Order: sequence, then structure tokens, then C-alpha cells
Amino acid sequence: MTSSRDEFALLDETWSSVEPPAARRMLIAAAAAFSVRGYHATTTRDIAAQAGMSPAAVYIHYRSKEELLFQISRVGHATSLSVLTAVSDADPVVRLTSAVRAFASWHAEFHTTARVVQYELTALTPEHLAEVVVLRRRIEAAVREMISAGVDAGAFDVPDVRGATLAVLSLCIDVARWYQPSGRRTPEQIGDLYADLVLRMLGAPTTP
Amino acid sequence: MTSSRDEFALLDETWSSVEPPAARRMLIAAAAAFSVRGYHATTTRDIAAQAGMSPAAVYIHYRSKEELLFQISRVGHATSLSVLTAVSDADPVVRLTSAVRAFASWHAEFHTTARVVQYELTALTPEHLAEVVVLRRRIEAAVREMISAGVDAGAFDVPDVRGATLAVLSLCIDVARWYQPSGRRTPEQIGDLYADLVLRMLGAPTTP
DNA sequence: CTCCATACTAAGCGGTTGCTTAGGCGTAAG
DNA sequence: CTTACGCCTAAGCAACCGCTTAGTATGGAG
Repeated sequence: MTSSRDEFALLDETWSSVEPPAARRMLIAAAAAFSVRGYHATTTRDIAAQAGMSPAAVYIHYRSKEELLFQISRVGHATSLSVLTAVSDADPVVRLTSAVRAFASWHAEFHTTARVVQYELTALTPEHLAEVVVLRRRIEAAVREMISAGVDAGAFDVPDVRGATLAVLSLCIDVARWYQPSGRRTPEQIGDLYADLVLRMLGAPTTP
Repeated sequence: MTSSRDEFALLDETWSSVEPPAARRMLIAAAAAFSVRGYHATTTRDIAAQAGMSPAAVYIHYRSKEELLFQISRVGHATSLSVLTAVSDADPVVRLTSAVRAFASWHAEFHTTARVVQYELTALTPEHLAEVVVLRRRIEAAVREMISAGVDAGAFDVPDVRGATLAVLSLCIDVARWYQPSGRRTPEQIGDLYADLVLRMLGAPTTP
């Protein structure tokens, strides 16, 4: 299965810094399983089997199944935040365009991680959720500031900045739900499409 | 808890045609639980307790826990399709505007049902999923046709109709994920906001 | 070689799961 | 009064869950 191998190669890219290798294999197996079946439908035996180890091996590297989820969610949120804020162009229009392109295409390319990040929040303990919510607020603030900067520069025509922020974020995040690697669009094409749609939504002068 | 009573009143509105009353109470309890905790994290004992009955009572009215989910998903999809296609205005711009307003605000007001509809598809059996996918395709086709009609009438400026359809649907559906009754926007305000944003996205001349 | 820490497995424990069985209770027809 | 039927519960079964325990293999330090 080629697509399955690609899948795991991409997950490996995201989690390459996790050591030791057995702990990384567990995380990758858990992310793949949580993404497809959901946290509650995934058993620790599933994860261990996918990682090629016994069920008890999970608990050598992680305190609980929930801690596995938390690590995926924490690193996933941090990664998506850094993807969003990596652009530092002076022009607010260019900055937002690049940010949306990168953020949307990340949710496609890394949809396995992104699905866990976006749709398994309710399975986290209150303490872990609180930690992740801090990152989510920073993601929202980053988008809002980029839109605000464009409005202040006279580049955008937005009557409701909070509402526009909500919509832009919502649009990008939902990519993780519907994206399929077998679909007709590549992550890059999705990024380009969404960057254009967002500029229109924000009333930026059309660049022909 | 006032908000909890409102919650159940709204669910009652959606499921009022289900008979007998005990079966309806089960459906409502299941929808509320699936929406908050997810299908797999909800036990048949949870559902029965919320409906004020014994665990075995579930199986008087439904063959399995999955059939409970299927009924919620099937009726929920059918309802959202009829909300989307209820508008029959001749003008394609008015038609799409009204449809988006209604579809987006439905995902807010009935977010409990909408969450089950949008996020628990993977828990359905293959047969039940296939039945629901037919409805999903009709929902997508309805939006695509409305956008196409606007393009044909020269009212929209859309380079990629399929892409625009994807984005419009995605935007509305994701309302179910982030909406909170305690939030700062009412379902109607969300509908108005989204109708405006979608018109901008589709390059419709701004109506001041 | 001994010692010990690390990484792992086989086996299993207590608790929970979806669902079944056997039977009770009320109502209405015969 | 008897019978039959629809709706419900008490009790429980087999399977499965997250996680623990006891023990094994490995490899490097002294």
C-alpha cells in the first residue's frame, strides 16, 4: 500500500524529534489510529500492535493512553501555530495570504495529525485541555492581528474583524475534515485556492 | 439549568415525529450524549439513564446502539438538506444568500444534531454510511447548482465552481464545531454574517 | 565476571461494555 | 375471569477495556 507508506513517512516527518525510536513509533501509530477511528474507538492494543510491540510496551514510554493523545495534540498545535506565524513579510496582504496558504495546506498535508488536533480535544483531561487552549488562543490572535493590520493599512474592507477571523480560521481548519489524499486537489492547490477566497472575503482589491 | 432545558426543547422540535414517546426520549438522549462525548465514549447505560429508563429499554425500540446513531444521522441529514433547498426564489443571488443563511444558522441552532451528523459518520456501518452519503451528495449538488446558476446569470465571478462549492459548504458545516450557545453571536447573526462573506467570496457586486 | 539499569513480554486483574434472557405489570379484547 | 400483547426491568453473560505485575533479555560500567 503506497498511500499507507506515504502516510507514515509524513507522520515521521512531524514526529522525528521524539526519542527513543520505540516511543516515536508509538506516537505515530497512535496518531494514525486516533485520526481514522477516533480516540475512544482506538485501544491501546491497536496502538501497540501497529507499533509492532506488546500492549504493555505503551506504558514504558507513556503514563496513559490520554498522555499519548496529549503529546500529539500539544506538538500538533505548536506546529500549526509556527506554520501560521512563520511568515514575516512587512506587507499585511502578503503576510495574510502566505499564512492562509501555509495554514490551509498544512491541514491537508498533515490531515492525520490535524484531525487529532481539531477533533479530539474533548478527550483530553481538563489540565491538558487548558494547556492546549492557550495555543489555540494564540492561533486565533495571530489571524486576528493579521486581518487588523490589513484593515489599518486600508488594504482590507472588513466590517467585522472578529467575524472575519472566525471564518478564515474555520475555513482552514475544516480542511482537515474533508481532505482526502486521493482527492482531486493537492495540499498546495488547496492553499492557493483558499488564499484567493480569503482575500475576496476580506474585500481586498482583486489582483488580476 | 435553563440552557439545558432549551437544549432539549430544540432537540424535541427536531424529533417530534418519532413515536412512541419513549423511543423519542431515547433518540434525544442519544443525540445529546453523542454530540458532547462522541459515539464511542457514550454507553447505552448513559443513554438509558438520561431517558429515565433501564439499560435494556434501549433494545425495545432499537436493534443496536449504532441504529440509534443511524436514525439521528439520517433524519439530521434529511433535515439539513431540506433547510438548504427550501428557498425557491428565481434570482440566483437571493436564492444562494437565503440558502447559506439558513444552512449556516441551522448548524448553529441545531449544533447538537449537526455535530452528530458531521462528526460521527465513521461510526456508521458501511450500509448505513452509504445511505447517508447519498444525502450528502445531494447537499453538495444543491450548493453547486446554486453557484453555477449565479455564474451563468453573470451575478458571480467564480474561477473554480467546484472549489467555491467546497469552501461554502465547509464554512457552513464547521459552524457546528465552534458554535457555543453562550457565545457572542446568535444563530441568526451567524447566518447573516456568513451570507455576506460568501457573497464576497463569490465575487458578487457589493450591495451597500 | 558481577551488578544494575533499561526495554521489553506474558499473563492477568478489576471494571466496563453492548446486548440478552427471563419475567413482571398494566390494559384490553374474548 | 382468562388470555394475549406491548412495554418495561432485574440480572447477568461473554467479550473487551486500560493498566499492572512479575519476570526475561540485553548491554554497558566497574
